[in-house]
Amino acid sequence: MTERRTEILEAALGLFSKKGYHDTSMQDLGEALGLQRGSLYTHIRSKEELLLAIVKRGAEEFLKALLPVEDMEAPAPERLREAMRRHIGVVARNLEAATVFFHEWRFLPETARQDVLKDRDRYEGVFRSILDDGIREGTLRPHDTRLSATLALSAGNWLYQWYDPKGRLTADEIADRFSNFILEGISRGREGAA
Amino acid sequence: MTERRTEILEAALGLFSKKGYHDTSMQDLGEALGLQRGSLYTHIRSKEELLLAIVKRGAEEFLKALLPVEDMEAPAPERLREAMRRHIGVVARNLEAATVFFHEWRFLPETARQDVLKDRDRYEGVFRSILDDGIREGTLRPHDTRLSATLALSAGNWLYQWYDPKGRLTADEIADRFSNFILEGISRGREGAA
DNA sequence: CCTACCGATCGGTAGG
DNA sequence: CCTACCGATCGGTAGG
Repeated sequence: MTERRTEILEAALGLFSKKGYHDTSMQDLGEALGLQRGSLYTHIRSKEELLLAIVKRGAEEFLKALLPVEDMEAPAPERLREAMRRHIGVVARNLEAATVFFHEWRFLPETARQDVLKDRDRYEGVFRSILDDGIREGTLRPHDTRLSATLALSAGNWLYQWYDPKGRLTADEIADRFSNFILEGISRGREGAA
Repeated sequence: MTERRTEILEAALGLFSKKGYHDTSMQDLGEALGLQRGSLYTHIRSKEELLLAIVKRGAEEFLKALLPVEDMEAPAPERLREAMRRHIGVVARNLEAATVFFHEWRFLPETARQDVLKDRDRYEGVFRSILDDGIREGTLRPHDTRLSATLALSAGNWLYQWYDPKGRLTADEIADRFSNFILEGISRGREGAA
């Protein structure tokens, strides 16, 4: 990967996240880099290839951050907290990539789309296995872990729509509070107990 | 609103949600209706106007469904459950509109964008006031209601990415389970109690 | 609702 | 001969 190619990918990431993939022209991208549109093709094959590279890198970031939690030796609640921190950390540190990832993955060519879906399933699987472990070890009450995993992921994913790096809470604080809500609930009284 | 205009809006909704706003051409839209591209402009002013109409209608649907819960006389946990049912119901019954709404509202002209943001704040406010009421009346434990409202809304919003009308759970069932998780938590033991 | 067309711009490629 | 880039233009399509 040449330096120029890296620059192009970074610029494309910024434009795709701000304007959307389809409304970003190669003209826009060239202007952002001080190049003529045609000159971009020395370094890339097509506009679609750029999207593909960005989305793939996004999927890798997510998995790379989460997978270590799978092997963590700790009670499930603690592992869930750690998974939430990592997941939300990736979104918060890569808001532009998250936006492109969540909005544009559907438009990838079929094989790449399938790859993304597989990664997504793998990712959800890590969350679900943590929660299933918790039920087995007795730290979590029996419940529909498909849906609690979805709740945890929804909270983290949706962050891309509202998180402000200069906001009142850090990404870790947000992750911890979400974890608290999901683990302990917000009700007063005995309902939270088994 | 003429019948033709309604047909155009419905077709646009379908195309915008499937291909995205910017990748949908007026040619696509004409073909979907068996019209020439130029003929559409007898009924609409611009492509952007179509987006505006779709997003505005989406915002109205959401508010219309939720506002009655504001005046409901019931304990906060019950009102939260009802709010979740309604919110998730709107998303589940309008998946295409939700997709367009969440992806494309950022691209509206500034005044319309501001209107959407105001509606969104109003909407979040309803959730937050329910939760604040709960703390005041003692049914919910004191906590950061800005963030618990965000958790509830995140779960409902993200539904547009994965909900399958033919899936194993109905929208109401999903809403109830999410409500359970948020209210009671998933931990076993005493953590859920005050 | 159509045909015909506008100024401009699309993604991608040519030769040098 | 290379990498990096140019001005110009390809065939088609954009919104109007």
